[in-house]
Amino acid sequence: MQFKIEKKLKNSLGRVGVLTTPHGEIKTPAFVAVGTKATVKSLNPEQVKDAGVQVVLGNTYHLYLQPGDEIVRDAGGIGKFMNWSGPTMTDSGGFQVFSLGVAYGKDISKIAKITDSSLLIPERFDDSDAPRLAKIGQDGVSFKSHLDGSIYYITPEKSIQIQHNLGADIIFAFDECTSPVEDLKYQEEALERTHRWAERSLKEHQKLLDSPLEEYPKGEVDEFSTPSRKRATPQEGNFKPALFGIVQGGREKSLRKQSAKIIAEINVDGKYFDGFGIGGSFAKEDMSSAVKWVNEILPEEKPRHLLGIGEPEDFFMGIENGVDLFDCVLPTRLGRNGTIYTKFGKIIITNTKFRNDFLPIEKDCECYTCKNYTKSYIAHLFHGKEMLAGTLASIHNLYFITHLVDNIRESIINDTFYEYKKEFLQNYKSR
RNA sequence: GCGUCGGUGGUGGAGUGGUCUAUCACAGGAGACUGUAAAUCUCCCGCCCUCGGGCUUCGUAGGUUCGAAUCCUACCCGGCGCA
Repeated sequence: MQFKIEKKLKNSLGRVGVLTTPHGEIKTPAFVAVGTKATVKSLNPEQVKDAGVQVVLGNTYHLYLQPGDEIVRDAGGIGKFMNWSGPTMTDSGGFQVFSLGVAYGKDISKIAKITDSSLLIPERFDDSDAPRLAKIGQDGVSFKSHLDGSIYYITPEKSIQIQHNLGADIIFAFDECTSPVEDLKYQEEALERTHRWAERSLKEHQKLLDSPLEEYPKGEVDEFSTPSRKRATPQEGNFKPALFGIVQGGREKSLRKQSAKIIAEINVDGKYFDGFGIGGSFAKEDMSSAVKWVNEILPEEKPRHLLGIGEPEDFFMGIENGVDLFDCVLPTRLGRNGTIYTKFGKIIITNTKFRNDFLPIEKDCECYTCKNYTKSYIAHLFHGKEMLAGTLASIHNLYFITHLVDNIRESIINDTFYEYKKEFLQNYKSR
């Protein structure tokens, strides 16, 4: 993997670049489509590509449970398995530590509302008895499968082994995404754990890269790993995934900066992370400062991925503050649930007023959905619970988001970033 | 015509003397969703409302009762059976 910065946004951390992977180039900043279970929900790869997507992100936890990382490996890696010829990434399962752990069954998610009363509780209330599917252990996390209840223990080493089997171009260190509900003491404790796990992830990664391609080093697999005969089969040989470390630290400036420094400096025999993820569950108001603190410290020449973000306004914020990659479930999840992006804000297509609206979602949008279907028809598909509804809405939403990020990229190249930002946000928030 | 069963909110269908504006589902309305436990979830869904409550409802009209969607009578409507 190689990253080249082509242009910088003046007086900011922003930049335009090209990330070269074994499966092609990614022009950054870029939006990464989420394909958790080796599919971008409701879309085939051709539709994903036509929506402007350059790279797809799968998930370690989900693919480990189903169909199993060895099957993906034997299929030729995640890209070949899902018939996606472009670049791929896999997330480490660190987010599931959060979403299936403290956030399980609760109204806590990636973005916390500042009005959450829980955030005002000063001390960490003990709810360790609350039902959850992920529990943090000594050196890893035990997961209770949401599919069948079976128990799995995932360590940083295990996550990396799985990801090598999944065979994406870019993989992530195993981390702990913390809840903003946690107090400072817990954030510190979790951060230290994430740093330890980062080092172990990198170490395992290097070990796998250095080991003979055909089999795992005998006797050195940990008790939780599945010893296998061969490594991920690269689609075109020369399989060398890049590993990104993940910065955490909650909403604390000191922790964020400390984390950025430590993650940037972690190395195993002089080998560092190839890029960085910025993780965590934020209050929206805290996000830009957190990103800025971190990116001021991370080495400029390596790519940075803001994990799980975001909404249209988040891209301007992130890119201005030095983020190169974003991924988010929103375009596809919102699409499937009937919410559609437009440059004048989101609309809920099932609303009564669209039942007889015979215009496309956006008259000047070049996506397949807008070129061929009316709001009335899409509303009809949703009301009728037809599968095509989620597909058409996802196509538009993905197109909208990828092109928004592309436009921001162009605006940096053309030195019109701030004008474009102002114009877009004015329209987007006008409704 | 006689007999019989039944008529409940937009629909289907519970309820068969008080806890009934009436379970539940569907339809309808609005909203949420940020490294996907998610084609999911939440709320509303008689009228009025100062959101605490007020008022009117279970084919229609009477009646019994402290109290009726629930019991009685008549009528109207529908299904079925017999003429």
